[in-house]
Amino acid sequence: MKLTMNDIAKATGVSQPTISRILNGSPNVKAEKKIKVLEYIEKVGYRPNLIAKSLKNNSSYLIGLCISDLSNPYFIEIFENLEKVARKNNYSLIVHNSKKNPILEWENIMDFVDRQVDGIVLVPCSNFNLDKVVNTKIPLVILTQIKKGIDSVGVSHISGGIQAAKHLINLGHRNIGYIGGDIEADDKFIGFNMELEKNGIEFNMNNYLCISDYLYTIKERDKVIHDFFEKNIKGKLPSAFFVGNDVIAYETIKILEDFDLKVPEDISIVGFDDTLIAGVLKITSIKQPIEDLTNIAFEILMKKIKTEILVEEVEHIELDPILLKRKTTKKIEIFY
Amino acid sequence: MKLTMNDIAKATGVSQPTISRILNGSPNVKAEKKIKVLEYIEKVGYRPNLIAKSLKNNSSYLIGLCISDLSNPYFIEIFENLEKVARKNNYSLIVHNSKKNPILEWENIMDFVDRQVDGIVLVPCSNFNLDKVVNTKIPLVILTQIKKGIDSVGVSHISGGIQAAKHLINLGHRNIGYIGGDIEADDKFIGFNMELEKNGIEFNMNNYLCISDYLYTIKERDKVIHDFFEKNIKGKLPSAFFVGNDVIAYETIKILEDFDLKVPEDISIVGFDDTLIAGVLKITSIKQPIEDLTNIAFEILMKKIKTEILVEEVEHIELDPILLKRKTTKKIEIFY
DNA sequence: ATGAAAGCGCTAACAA
DNA sequence: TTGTTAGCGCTTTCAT
Repeated sequence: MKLTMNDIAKATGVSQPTISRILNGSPNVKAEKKIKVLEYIEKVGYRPNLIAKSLKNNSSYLIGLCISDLSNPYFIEIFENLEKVARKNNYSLIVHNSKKNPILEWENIMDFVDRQVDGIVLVPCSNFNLDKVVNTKIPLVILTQIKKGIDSVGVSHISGGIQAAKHLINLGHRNIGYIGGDIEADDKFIGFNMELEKNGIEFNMNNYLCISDYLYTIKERDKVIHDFFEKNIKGKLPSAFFVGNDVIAYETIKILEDFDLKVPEDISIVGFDDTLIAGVLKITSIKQPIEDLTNIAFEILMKKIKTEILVEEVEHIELDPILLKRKTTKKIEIFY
Repeated sequence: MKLTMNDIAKATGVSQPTISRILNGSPNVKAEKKIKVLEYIEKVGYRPNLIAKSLKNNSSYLIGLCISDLSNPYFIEIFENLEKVARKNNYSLIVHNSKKNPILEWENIMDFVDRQVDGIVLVPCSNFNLDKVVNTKIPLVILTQIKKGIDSVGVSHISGGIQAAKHLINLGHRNIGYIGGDIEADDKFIGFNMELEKNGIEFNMNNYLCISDYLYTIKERDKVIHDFFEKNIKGKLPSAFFVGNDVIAYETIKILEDFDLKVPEDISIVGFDDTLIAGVLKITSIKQPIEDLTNIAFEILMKKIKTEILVEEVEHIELDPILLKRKTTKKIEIFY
């Protein structure tokens, strides 16, 4: 059977609490005993039961991580970094996948509650469950999106949009399209359009393609993008596009090839997220500083876990993304 | 503070074990009491403490998943499927990343031990820790690789190699190169070469590029691939390549472009793994049946967890992969 | 410096 | 059908 502190105590002729003291580095243990016990523990390979420890200490050393979309490599990188910093701090991650499904998401959060996780990280969170999660009173951080009244760490999409526009304008582009989320709500577009206006350029709504998150499969997206260009190919196609994320940016590039349009020779493309795919495919993209993002999120979480008294002050950290110039954008001559 | 069974007991005037009975669906509870208690629990939102339950039951309802390479989308899909089937069975996953580093891997496994996980899934496992993991006596399954003496679920790389060769030979290719792991140890190559020989084709070692797993960064790999083609471009380049995984397949395609070689017009490429990237990039690839793989792995794990007596019989499940014809392979005319 | 005793929140054996 | 009691493996008083 599995060894317990009691077994070690009996075998070494010491009381069980003393074993606990030794393992937890209490200063009040005779060195001689300590050495003897530690040697024995080493020899038999005893390992303390973290479940029992958790119960007693009222702390599971577990962080619940709920990811809304595993096919987004950007979220995987977040997971990777979070796991790293968590481990460094003796925490482990219970990871769930919500598939952007609020019901599933809530089940995941309930699992976190049941398992007494010390903190929760949501990447990101649907608005349906926001209030309910806060109500669990478990230290919580939302990652990649800023949510009112909740500690959140994200990236300024407005700044990203501005940088994309600036870059393309600097390269001489004046007629620039946008492929991404709902224009009204999408900060990427808002920043992008702000910069356009600042330069006296009016955005042409014909050059906007709305790719909603609900268009899930690659096939569906391909069709929508294809139809968009088919419709617009006869008119005056923009010389550049700002695309809401790298995957769709790639799909766009591929579909443009079907129309014998080359990137960047004929059309420039700026992506968003700078996931691995952008690196591999050499797509000019807006990079989210993932490591900073996760480190800060973890820091906030730790602060909340460690502080007995609940701090009411909400942290909203918004980092600036960085434009990475690669091979899908190109200077153009302006023909007046 | 957090509610406990005791609180519920006091509030409803029932003994605490009866609350436990009700929650665990014991038949011996008066319906009236049951309803009253359940209503109260619903009202106050009480949730049983899984940590306490775990301690008492000697079962954490936790599976430890250790992934060796998170940048491999194929492994992410495994995680996704495993999480799904685990949740369906009331298990959650503690996920760690070993980065193919045996020391890190062992730390991860120790964390699983400390946390009393009910089972461990390794995707896959370095040979360094294999014996030690088995020694923990925790139910264990290795995924994506068959290991001697240990329950493992994987795919027949030999069959994959055969299928790749068959497909290319059927398309008329006779001079076929191989880019992948060490030829001596790589079943993909062995199957591939078997099929070649069966068709009277001798593999030309000049057309072999060894991309070891240790060549980690994209940049390093790019250089090696580039040099390979630079060296071989003058000679008689094969009309097709079988490439050990999709990511490297893509990189190869990209680098061939640098030499003005088009896929599949000039050179056909068959990848391996059929990860998302192959789908997006329309690479002909050997698909691993991920869902079957994970389901079977979980089943084996459950069987081992449920069976009190340790079954000595080792399961080695090897599924056949499936060739998916896409856009990177093409029939060629044979010039005699 | 160390042991005895209590208790974290549950489940299970036993009695009633 | 239900309550009493004990105990899972730890940590933490409280004595000594």
